[in-house]
Amino acid sequence: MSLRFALLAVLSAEPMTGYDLMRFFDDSVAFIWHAPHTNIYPELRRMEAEGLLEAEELPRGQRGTKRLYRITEPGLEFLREQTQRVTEPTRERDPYRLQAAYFEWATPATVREQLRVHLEHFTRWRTAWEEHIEQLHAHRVRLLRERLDHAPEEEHEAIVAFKVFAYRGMAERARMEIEWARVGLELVDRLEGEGWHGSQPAAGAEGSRVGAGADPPEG
Amino acid sequence: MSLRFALLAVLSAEPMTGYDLMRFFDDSVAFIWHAPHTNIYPELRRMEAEGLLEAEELPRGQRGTKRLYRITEPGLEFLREQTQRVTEPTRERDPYRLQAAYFEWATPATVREQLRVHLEHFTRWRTAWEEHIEQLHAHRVRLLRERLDHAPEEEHEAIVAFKVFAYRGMAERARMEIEWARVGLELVDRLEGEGWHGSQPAAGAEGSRVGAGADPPEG
DNA sequence: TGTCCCATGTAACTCGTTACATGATTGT
DNA sequence: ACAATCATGTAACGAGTTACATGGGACA
Repeated sequence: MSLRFALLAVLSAEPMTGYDLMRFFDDSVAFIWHAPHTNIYPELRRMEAEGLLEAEELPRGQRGTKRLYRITEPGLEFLREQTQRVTEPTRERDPYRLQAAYFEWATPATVREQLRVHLEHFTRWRTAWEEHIEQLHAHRVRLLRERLDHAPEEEHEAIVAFKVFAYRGMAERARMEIEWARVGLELVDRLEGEGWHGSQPAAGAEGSRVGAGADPPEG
Repeated sequence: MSLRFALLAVLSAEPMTGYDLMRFFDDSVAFIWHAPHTNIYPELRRMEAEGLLEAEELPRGQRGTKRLYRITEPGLEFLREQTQRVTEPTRERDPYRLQAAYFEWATPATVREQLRVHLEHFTRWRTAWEEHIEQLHAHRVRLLRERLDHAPEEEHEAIVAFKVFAYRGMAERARMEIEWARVGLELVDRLEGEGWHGSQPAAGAEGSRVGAGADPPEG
């Protein structure tokens, strides 16, 4: 339901074509919810069939066409209903930590490289999220202005504040990931200094390190 | 691949039945990777078919049977290969922040309830993860001891350290989520004090608050 | 006899990823 | 002519959720 929610949320500010939405979700601007176009186009069709959207076929040049999607009253109803529903957090399923729990099977070089990639990824995104927060405060986000124009004055503060709150969460998450990766890099340095040599078979019996694994999602 | 990795990682310490694994991943002990039994049993069969596992059919009482799964050399190879592969972090897709970005459509009561649930969830799990870290340090985790027994002495420190590192990440993530929810609760208090009244229709034109949405995954 | 735990599955569905594909328009 | 960008899809697969289903063993 999240893609559906995200699409309707965008369209509630302004009608758009599938392509416009694709650039929102598929490109670098997918700040909170990424989705590829192959996901978006079919979902738009489904929502249209269910009456949450209506489409207007527009000409492009001589032969081309494009479809401009507009949210409907049932679509708005869906949005309100969805926002009003309290959902349980989902059970943990964390691929980064899962991999890290078994890092002793990798070489120090691989572990460093993985952590470096992690660090870079979240460093880049942290900047993006923090810049976006600035943009929100300054009302320099087009869709935000669009919304504010249609909302009563006394709601403006809440509208901006919740968006800032959400992006603040993204930025904090990034901060945590960056710190985690740094600790990991220090750990590798320390372990290597103390003689850990990664996946070099150094085991006793078979020579192929059967039991040299790690503890799993265990309690 | 993550479920496969997680299952093989557990089985690399000790042979287990599907039921044993289910309790690992389906129950409260699923600390890093949750999976229901309906996911686990078919995956075990597939891995067996692919030669990553071998199963031993054991009797249970008069008529019952159970299958004890044991990792094979190709299974170990898969684990090593997987750990040795550096993977790009995936693009963001954060349902909590997505919902929060549009909290102005909900009533203050709903927002509070959602944040309270969030807070409680991560408070509970944070405790679990931190307790698990203690258990790891004290070598009071059965599967960890199993592993250490089969690993050369000089790897023991790394094995424990990476597990602690992973669970520390889980705990830090929880800390961040708790803090985020607290900030959110304060925000609701403040906004309500200043006259935000949630989804009460207070709009100008149609009376059904068409444009009173929020900014999306935008750049 | 009943209840709880052990033990194992199938089926339908939703959600998301990757690969494959096509064609028009705009500007150089 | 060519490249970049606009614009839209299908198909196959992989991953995860929910519902449905079955039966044995241990113990009171």
